[in-house]
Amino acid sequence: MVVALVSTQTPDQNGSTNRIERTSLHDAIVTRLRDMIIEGHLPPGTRINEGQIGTTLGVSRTPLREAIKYLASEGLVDLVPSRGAVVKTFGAKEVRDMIDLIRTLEQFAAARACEVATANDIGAIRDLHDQMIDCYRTGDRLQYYKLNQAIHSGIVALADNATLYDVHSMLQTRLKRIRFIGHEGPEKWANAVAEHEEIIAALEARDLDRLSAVLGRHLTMAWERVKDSLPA
Amino acid sequence: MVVALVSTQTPDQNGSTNRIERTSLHDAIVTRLRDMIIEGHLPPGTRINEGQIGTTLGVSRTPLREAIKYLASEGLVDLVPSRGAVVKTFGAKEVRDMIDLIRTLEQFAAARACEVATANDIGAIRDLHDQMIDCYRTGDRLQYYKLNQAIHSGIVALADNATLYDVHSMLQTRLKRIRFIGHEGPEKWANAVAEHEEIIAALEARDLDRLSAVLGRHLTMAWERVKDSLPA
DNA sequence: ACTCAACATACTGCATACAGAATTTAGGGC
DNA sequence: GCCCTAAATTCTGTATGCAGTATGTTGAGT
Repeated sequence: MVVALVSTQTPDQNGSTNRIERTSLHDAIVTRLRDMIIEGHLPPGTRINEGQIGTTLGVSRTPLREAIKYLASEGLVDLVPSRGAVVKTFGAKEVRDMIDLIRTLEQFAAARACEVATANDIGAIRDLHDQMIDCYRTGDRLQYYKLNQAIHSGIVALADNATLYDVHSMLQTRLKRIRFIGHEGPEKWANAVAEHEEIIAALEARDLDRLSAVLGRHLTMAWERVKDSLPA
Repeated sequence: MVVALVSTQTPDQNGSTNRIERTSLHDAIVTRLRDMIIEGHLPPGTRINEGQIGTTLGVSRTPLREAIKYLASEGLVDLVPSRGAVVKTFGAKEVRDMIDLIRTLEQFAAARACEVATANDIGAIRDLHDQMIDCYRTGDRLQYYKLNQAIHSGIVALADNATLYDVHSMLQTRLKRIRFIGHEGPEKWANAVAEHEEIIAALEARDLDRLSAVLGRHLTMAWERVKDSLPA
């Protein structure tokens, strides 16, 4: 089986390779805006000023507004009638709820993955894990973080359920902003790495019970790491 | 606890009751378009002609396009560069995957509901159920169908997890179109009613194992009912 | 009759323009 | 000095217009 690591929102996963790179402006704006929110350039509660953002991005308000509507459906901004869009604020309970949901999704994905994943698929995850360990050793936090997410996404992708993958990605995206805050200290980081080691081992053994348990623990720890740095 | 039956996308659930009904055009168009897709007026694979739809709805292309982007993020349409939006086609596997995911979500919701729901909350579900039974007796299929959905949404709402509720609603919406197709015969209908009876009983007893099992069976049956009327 | 090319048409993508609501600011009364 | 009111400004919501791309059609060539 070939794992589809791309979301259904980027549909030409196997399009002819010589296709002209036709980056639609829509996607570009959506990505930029999302990044601005995730990276905190647009803090929670901020009203999005279409004129200002539009000029900084160098586009007119029309495609910008379309992108905002897209992000509204994604749950990153709220649409307030006659007052535009405001960056959504996540309180402690909402973050906790999202993590609970992610746990459910990952455990479901793990169950399917243990059934349908090929040795190759699992090997690919192992590769990501090994790279991540390297980053841990060298202290490259950013790259570590990205590989970390890729591994979780990869496990979900193993379940071969596109909708599951999309929903999981959406939730992961919403939490990116939060996780940026949670600067864990070295001891917690070491714990996280140990958990990841166990995740990979359980996956390679296709030991669903162990995999499910450690995934659950891993997400509980993620909650512990961020919960104190949250507003309400 | 007060069950929030509204999605976060309609934020003023407890706003002052004398608030002017300010139906934003955006929401109106989104709802209309969604209904047109669900009810089959825009069959899967159809290209959405902005000019035509715009004139029929009596609005200009600008807010219409914004609504289309919103639905694209919801997963009801695909965005094809330079060719606009096409109504998404769901094959058999995708529908099956979605039902698998809904099962996972409902079982998770059930677990939380058994913990946190009040007797009142459960009583409200029971009321919906009784109404639904009436519709079954009188043969009112449409109302039966609506109450059926309301019960499932209600159980998810009991879990008191807004994100969970939103995701579940989104998936339920995507499948509405499919379920319209699946005209079950009287014997299957009777089975579905019996399952619902058991769901309510298990919920009132807060018997998670039984509730989880019957919810799972219920969704498997839902799949059996629709699977033969699907394209690929 | 079929194929391919050039043209005509239709539609999307984006920018601009205008109307109305919301917010800010200035001014007057207490 | 503070608060309330009213003008002014800013910003959103919607329509329209224009350019570029895709699609459909016609006609010539084989």
